[in-house]
Amino acid sequence: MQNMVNTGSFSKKLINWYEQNKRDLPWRNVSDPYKIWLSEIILQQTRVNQGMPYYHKFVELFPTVEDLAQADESKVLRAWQGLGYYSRARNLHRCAKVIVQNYVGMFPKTYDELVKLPGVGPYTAAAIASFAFGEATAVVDGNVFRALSRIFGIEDDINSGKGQKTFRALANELIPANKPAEFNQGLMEFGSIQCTPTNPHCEECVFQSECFAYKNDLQSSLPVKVKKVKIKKRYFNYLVFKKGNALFMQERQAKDIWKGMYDFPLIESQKPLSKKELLIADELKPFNIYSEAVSDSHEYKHILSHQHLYTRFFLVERAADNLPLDKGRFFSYEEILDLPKPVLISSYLKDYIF
DNA sequence: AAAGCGTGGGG
DNA sequence: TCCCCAAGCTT
Repeated sequence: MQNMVNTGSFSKKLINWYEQNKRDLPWRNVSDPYKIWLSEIILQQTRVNQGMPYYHKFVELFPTVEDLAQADESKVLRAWQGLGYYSRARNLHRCAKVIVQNYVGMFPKTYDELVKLPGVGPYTAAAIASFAFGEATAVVDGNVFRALSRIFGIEDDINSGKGQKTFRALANELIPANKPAEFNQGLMEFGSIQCTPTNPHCEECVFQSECFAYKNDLQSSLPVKVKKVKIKKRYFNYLVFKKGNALFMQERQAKDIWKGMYDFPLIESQKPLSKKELLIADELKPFNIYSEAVSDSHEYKHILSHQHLYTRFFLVERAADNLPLDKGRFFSYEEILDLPKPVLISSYLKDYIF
């Protein structure tokens, strides 16, 4: 495989392309491992434009790893609100505590140590080790899969363990010992803005002459990924108990979506329920709700990567003082603004409450 | 090892 | 509208 392109010339060509085409991003040209780590966690499965404002917000709210470690988890989640994959924020916070408590506030310098940290997997460990400490370990992310699979004609499934090993081995063959950071940044940047998923810019590509995909017109079928996410439909019926200017909210704790975020008491059903149908549901009996005190929202369709949530909110204005619920409490509107909430909940609040 | 975990943007 | 995706990690 490596015979198709000389490894030394590949990295030189790539780094040369990178120096001429790189974007000016705020987490480049910083040497603080904390900021590099922060940017890498934010950018997991996230576009640069979407992550950018969060990076600035986190640097401002938590200038050092100590500041982050000392914060309440809910404050961290609140800052992360809207970015999705909230386990990243919980692990970010856990990791900050580990760095402060076990590493006297200094990030470890090697891939092998970094990869043990919560929320830091093979990609992020390689990124920090190379960007912050100059270690020659190759990053392998979605951009790298795409660029290498096309140029070298690798048809392994990138979602399989075997495929990941193949790509990691190749990238580690190609990475030069003297400029590991530039190589890693360059390969990702190349995949991101040159060798794009659709309509790659092959006519002006420095690897055109040796690119397997270009020669065989296989850009659209590389990289190979087998997995298909099956979409699950779920029907959410939220009970929004209102007492003055306060709503009953609770933290999601189940092993499910939005763990750690706040929402309302939820009745999930197998089909969408009208107000009439909801009121006769068994789960509602303990609440002793009067029909005329309930107003229902329109149906929200909230799209997650793997679930479609068909959701209706039922505002209950005359809630009993003692709700038969073991978690949660009434929060004033002011408090609610500060709670970490899924986008769906924020949308409802904006549409019907605030 | 495969499934689960968000959100918003683009073709 | 629908599908694919975007600098992955955890269990």
